[in-house]
Amino acid sequence: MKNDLADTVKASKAPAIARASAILRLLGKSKEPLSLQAIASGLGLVPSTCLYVLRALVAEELVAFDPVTKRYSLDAGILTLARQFLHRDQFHQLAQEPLDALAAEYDVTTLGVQIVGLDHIVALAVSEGEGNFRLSTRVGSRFPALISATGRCIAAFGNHSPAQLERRFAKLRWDNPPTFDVWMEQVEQTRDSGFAVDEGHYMAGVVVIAAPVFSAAPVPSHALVAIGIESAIRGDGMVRLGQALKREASNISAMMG
Amino acid sequence: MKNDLADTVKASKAPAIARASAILRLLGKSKEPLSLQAIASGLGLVPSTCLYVLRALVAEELVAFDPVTKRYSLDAGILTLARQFLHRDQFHQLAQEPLDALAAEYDVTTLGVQIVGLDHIVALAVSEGEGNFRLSTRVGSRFPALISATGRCIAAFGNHSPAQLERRFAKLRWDNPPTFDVWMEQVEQTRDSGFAVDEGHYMAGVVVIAAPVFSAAPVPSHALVAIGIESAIRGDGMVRLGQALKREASNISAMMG
DNA sequence: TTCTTGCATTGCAAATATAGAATGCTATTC
DNA sequence: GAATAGCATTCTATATTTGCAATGCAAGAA
Repeated sequence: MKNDLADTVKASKAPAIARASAILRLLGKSKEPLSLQAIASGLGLVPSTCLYVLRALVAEELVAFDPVTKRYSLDAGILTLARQFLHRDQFHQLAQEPLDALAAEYDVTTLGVQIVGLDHIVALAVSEGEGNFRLSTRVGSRFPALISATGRCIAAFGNHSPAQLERRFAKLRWDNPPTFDVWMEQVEQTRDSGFAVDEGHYMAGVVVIAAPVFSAAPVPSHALVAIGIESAIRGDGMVRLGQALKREASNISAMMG
Repeated sequence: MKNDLADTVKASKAPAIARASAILRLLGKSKEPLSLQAIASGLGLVPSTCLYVLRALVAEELVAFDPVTKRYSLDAGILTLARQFLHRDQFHQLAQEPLDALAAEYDVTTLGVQIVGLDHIVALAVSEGEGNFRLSTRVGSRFPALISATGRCIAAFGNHSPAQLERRFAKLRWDNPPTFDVWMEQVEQTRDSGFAVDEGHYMAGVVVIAAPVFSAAPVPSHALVAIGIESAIRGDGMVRLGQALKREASNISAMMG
């Protein structure tokens, strides 16, 4: 972690930004506001440099500073930027309505995610059904890219080498991990059917279904996902839901070209 | 604008951050992705410097770069930070439930806002009633500090000099602007009653009510706000709603000490 | 009280990001 | 198909920021 940041800083011609970003992420992860020293030592930065970066971030209202405790935390400026991002994001616009409709019809939680390479996915849109047992997530949540149903979509359509996949696959944490071979078979199935299913592997008792969205590039940029407890998504409904996701996903793909 | 940024950059010991932040805001405001040149000239930056900053932001996933059009736009990294901020923010946690309850009971849109000095306020929590005519806002929206009912709260409890207030007041845009004297009288009333009302001044046909929240400091840090069309908030209901807001606001104040 | 300790903060020399010009690339026009 | 124009990108000298050490400050212990 320390070395990661040091490398990024060295490689860049604007290292203050890598430091600033690392600080923002650290503050985001931390339960409580942090002192200058905690931030500097946590990131392997020199306190004085860290102080200057923090002051700049405070001036920009991205970081809040409590002068009495001398602690730093994230501030509301971040929110305003995030809202502008969502407001402009085409996928978010296109996905929200179909996600709401599917969530209502099948009584599941649906989400639209953005795929960030092989690294992770980010939820851009969420819709929660009205059922008794809701599975809850928030816009902005991050997950590892290859986990669960979305992971099988990325593996199936992402044009990554098996070696790369296996390396990433090894790092995942599942409730009931499939072997790599079983998983690769499921990836193959996903390629055929056009949607992916995870039955209790990622989270025990939870079914996840996902269909890829393509925008211009030949590899998927986003995905539509449905999440429900096993009892809510039974055999036949699962296929119907998967096909509905696939249909909506290709609609969106067409509109994003 | 150009000079503002130039000054901030000069004054700071980490100028890249002021530039980065300006770029993020510019991208946020822009309807479409922007070219390097558009960004550089829009902010009065040298293209090469701007390029390095942008590359750093892209590496941090705060900015997306389309290699075919060579355009830059905000990316999802912002969202993840924003979610972490909301997740940690005490006011957001405390306010959401009462806001939902009030929105349902009075059939209005309610919001919890953070007060950023005399400059502006940011919506941290929003709850929309179920009525036919919803007034809609989003978390992260910004408004001028002194406008509408919240403005009267800030003026009443913020301990700002009348001169400061008048200077800021002069810059506001209302549908039906009150004179400064009338407004100051309403501010006085707000000090007495503990909540503020704006009847159609800010937006014609819309009533806004607000009550201040205090956390540790003697000046308000946040506020609870209700917004509804005039026909929905009649004379008596208006006072009841104001008092309900005031009650919830002081509850939250007590829990934020 | 005075001393100590653990920070935040500042001063200064050295490494480094910056500004501006030069170059290279792409797409558009003739 | 060639030429041009409008960019993005790279290069390089210099003004700046960075990193470290020294200082200042505040809180707690003796």
